[in-house]
Amino acid sequence: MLDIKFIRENAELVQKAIRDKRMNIDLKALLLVDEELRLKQVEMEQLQAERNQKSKLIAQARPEERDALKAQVATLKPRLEQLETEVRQLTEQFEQAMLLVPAPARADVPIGRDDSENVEVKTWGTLPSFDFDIKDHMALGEALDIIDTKRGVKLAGSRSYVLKGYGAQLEQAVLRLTQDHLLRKGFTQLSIPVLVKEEAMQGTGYFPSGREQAYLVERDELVLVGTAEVSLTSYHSGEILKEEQLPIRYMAQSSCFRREAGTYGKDTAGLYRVHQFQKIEQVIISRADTEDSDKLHTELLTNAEEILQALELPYRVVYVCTGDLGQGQVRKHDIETWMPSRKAYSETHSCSTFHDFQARRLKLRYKDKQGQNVICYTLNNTAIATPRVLIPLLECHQQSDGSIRIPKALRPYMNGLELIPAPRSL
RNA sequence: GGAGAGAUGGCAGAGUGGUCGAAUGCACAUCCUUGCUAAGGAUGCGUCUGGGUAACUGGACCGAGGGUUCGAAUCCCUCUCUCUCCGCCA
Repeated sequence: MLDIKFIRENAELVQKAIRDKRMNIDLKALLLVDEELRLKQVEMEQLQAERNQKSKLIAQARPEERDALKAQVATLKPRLEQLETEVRQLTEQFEQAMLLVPAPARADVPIGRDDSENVEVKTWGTLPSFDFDIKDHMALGEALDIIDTKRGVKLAGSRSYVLKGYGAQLEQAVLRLTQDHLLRKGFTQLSIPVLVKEEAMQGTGYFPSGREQAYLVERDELVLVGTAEVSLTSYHSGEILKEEQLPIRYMAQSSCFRREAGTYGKDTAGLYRVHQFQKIEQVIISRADTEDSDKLHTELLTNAEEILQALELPYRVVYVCTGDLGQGQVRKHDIETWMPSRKAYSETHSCSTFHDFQARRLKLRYKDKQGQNVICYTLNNTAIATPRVLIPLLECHQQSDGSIRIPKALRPYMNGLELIPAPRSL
């Protein structure tokens, strides 16, 4: 959420953000509501002041004078009640509209329609070349009996899967490597709820606009998170932190749930787009300082890159254009890892800077050295998401006989295993 | 699932219709005093928000929402959460 004062003073900039992010929001209507609300509020408060003042007189008055005074105050009531109702309605309208206003992107973010206009800023590693016909991760997974989508679908419907044997071990290995990496970097690990209140979804910016993407547990008014970011960023909501505490680095592993509404027919095969997956997320809560925030953004990005490097997976980093930016995101870098079967780099990580957009919604603040309460800045990035990362891992490290080489860094987490052995049938 | 108790400022804890944004203690901040392993004193110290260059000043907030009243932390209704005991389950 933006500061209404900022919106009033920078209406053109916000209008541009709406355009650049390809959103459909009536900013003028919001500003009109804001203006009317303030007018009514002033009138209401003046009446309240009068009432409060006169009510105090009643308390001091002699008993025989009281009735006359009461009658006098009572005349204020109809107008006051009317105003209170109007203010309540306008406030609700105002708040709903405010939740939809996007944060303007940083000035250097490329303007663009969608992910096709993201700008490559870096590549790492050499693309693997094979002197045999490669298999995709599904063919490999089936042959090795480590990915079972058939029974996954039987159990849980489309976009479901089961990892089995070495497949499940590989997933755990990747997660544990990542966990250790972040712990070494000074992150505090949290084990968090994945079933959360709507407030947390709204606070992090996933609601109301992304509601269709979430699984709702309606009977209990809870929501399954699509990422641990929701719980981590909301963890200190409503609190006033001390400036010395910042920045706070948190990480958590969680199951993530996404309905993938609107993606019917897209990436249906394989492990790329699934309803439930595991992810380790990094979140940083920082001071309201753009320079700090930029440094931390780089830090988050670097952590993720180091993990991919340990996994010996070629990747590139793209600077995400305005049209592919989320409502609250000020800037975002995606890391796309090379997926041989797709003959393309595909998104595996997403590193976002929010400035105070989430923190304002979450009432997440700190007291600065002057004793002022300041809204924090927040950032986050994927550290690893599986099973998606298993796609490049299996495909890039496949051998001609159908076996899979385990990258060195992963072997300690696979009980020293160097190779997922080729299936006997080959 | 059953029975009961409760929710007040960073914490503890008073307040049951008016002068209460809220006693008191602790914590914290600044200053003073004293000097030795710590004490004493003074002042300040919640959040959001409107107006004003400022001094200052209006409004709201005592778990949340609604109601009664000239006036609500205090009375009434609904909800949420916490704690204790019993039951059930992991």
